[in-house]
Amino acid sequence: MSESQTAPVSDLPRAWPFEEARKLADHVAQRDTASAGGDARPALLETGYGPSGLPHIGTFGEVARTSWVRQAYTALTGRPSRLLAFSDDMDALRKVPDNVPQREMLEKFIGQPLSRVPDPFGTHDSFAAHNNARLRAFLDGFGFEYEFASSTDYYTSGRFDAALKRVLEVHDEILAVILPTLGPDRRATYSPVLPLHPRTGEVMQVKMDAIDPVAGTVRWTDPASGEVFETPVTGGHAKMQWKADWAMRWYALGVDYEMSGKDLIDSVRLSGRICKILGGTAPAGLTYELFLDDKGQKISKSKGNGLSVEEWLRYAPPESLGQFMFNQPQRAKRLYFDVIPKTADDYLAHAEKACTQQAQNPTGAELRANPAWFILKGQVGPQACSPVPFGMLLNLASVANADTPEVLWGFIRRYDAAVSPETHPMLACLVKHAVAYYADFVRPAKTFRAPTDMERAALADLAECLRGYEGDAPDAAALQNLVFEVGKRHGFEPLRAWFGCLYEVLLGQKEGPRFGGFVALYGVGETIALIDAALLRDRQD
RNA sequence: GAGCCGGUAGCUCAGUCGGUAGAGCAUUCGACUUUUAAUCGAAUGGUCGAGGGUUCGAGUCCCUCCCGGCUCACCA
Repeated sequence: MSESQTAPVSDLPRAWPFEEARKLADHVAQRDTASAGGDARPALLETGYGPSGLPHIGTFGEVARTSWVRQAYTALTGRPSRLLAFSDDMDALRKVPDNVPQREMLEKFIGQPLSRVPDPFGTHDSFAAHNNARLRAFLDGFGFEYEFASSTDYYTSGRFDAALKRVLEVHDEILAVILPTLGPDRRATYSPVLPLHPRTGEVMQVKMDAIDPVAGTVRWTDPASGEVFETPVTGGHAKMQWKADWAMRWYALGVDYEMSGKDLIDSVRLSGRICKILGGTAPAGLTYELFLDDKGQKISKSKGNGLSVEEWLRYAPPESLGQFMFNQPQRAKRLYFDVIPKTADDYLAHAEKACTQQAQNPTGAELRANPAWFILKGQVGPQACSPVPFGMLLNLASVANADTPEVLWGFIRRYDAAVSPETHPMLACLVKHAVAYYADFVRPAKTFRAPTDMERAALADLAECLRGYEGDAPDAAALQNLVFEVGKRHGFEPLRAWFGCLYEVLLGQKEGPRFGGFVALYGVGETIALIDAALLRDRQD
């Protein structure tokens, strides 16, 4: 019944999400046939999130990639599926993050479940609720389709109760699997079940004195007081420790697919074994590589190296970030500012091609192997394309010293009068980003030469002439003549040296646009300010 | 110690079912021009880390090795 036996391999689009969708389809088929009465639940894909911090670029990557597997699964099988974004908000607060207010208040709640820690921002019922809301807003901003799940809700509502009792039944087997992987000191206190302290609410990391699978309780001793407690594992009175928690969740919910970073390879293996002990089947999944910063170091939230989602989106549209995540998930990639332009143009090339492929065969393998088909969630079309590549816009911004989108648009219109922000929304978006990228990365790297005495006099003269010009409607040809006249008047020989001076002193580059046209678009007053600043800057040196 | 990934042009990288090695940038030359420029054309540049195997044919598949990077082994 497996699709892999019926569908010819050559029809499978050659894109990694389809390879993954195949694995997922096989997994679903297997659990359906393995179950006595059949198991026709929708395919369940899960992504995990730890709400001790804010969502970051890795969170985006995992949800985006999982969504693409889901999209491929739908295209491949036509069968229903769900994507569960699971927040482990019952996890204990281990240390106070350094980017939040009220840190001394939070200090008192170390060891408490995140869902019981007050919100330091004061906007939600708990710290976890705050971060969960941030996660949802973040995911919604990208238009992801998902169901949100709170670990605390699942535990307290009893949705995990049956699975938790099952854990007690096979408790010793689970221990036997986990203990050999731990160091001797950790082994002494390890328990897969973590009861919550009935009075303090703290997540207790102590050895269990006794397990009662029939009553569904554990007995343990409070190391602080010596007091002995008998705690039910059900109803949110206890939670599971990390790897066992993952396994229990896979088992309880019947997760069919979950991807994870390569740092979790051992955890996936171990959780899979525990899941099997419980009587379930570990989900299918993909191990992705981690991102590196500009120096090839692993990106971590605490170090703050690499690049945040916000930073990327300042310099390029979200589709380009999707393109980055789509490319070779199993390969380590540098995630830094300088990859943005190339990635953006990669996306644009794919989006362009997708339009053609859509027209030729809207359900063909070629279109479905196109990254843009995934990134655009199947909504391929000219609105997602741009007639001008991003790299060209950056060049243009640099040449024209474009510090506002309007300047850039002036040049673009001269290039093609039919193009406007209204007719080409993607281009409008790219223009804004190109200006930002230029301002932050290109312009600071420019070197502005100091003018010679002769040039200084000519520049002052030009500024004076422009002041006289102010008020009139800017005319490129008249301004060009004016610039030309000033150059001749000051005896530049050849005259091209005068223009070279303008570019090197005012724009910090060897070449530039036709200067009259530049002044008309850039603004007469703005150009005067540019000259004044250059003369002043030189005087201070 | 265990595991993952990589090594292709000066740089960053792509290379689909095994079929004459590609792109961008950089460099050089040319076209366009009141001076310059978004652009276009061309040239230069490779022992595909090394060795062996399979094959009519290997950057691509298999094995061994070398080099580099990362991850895990405390927590999640």
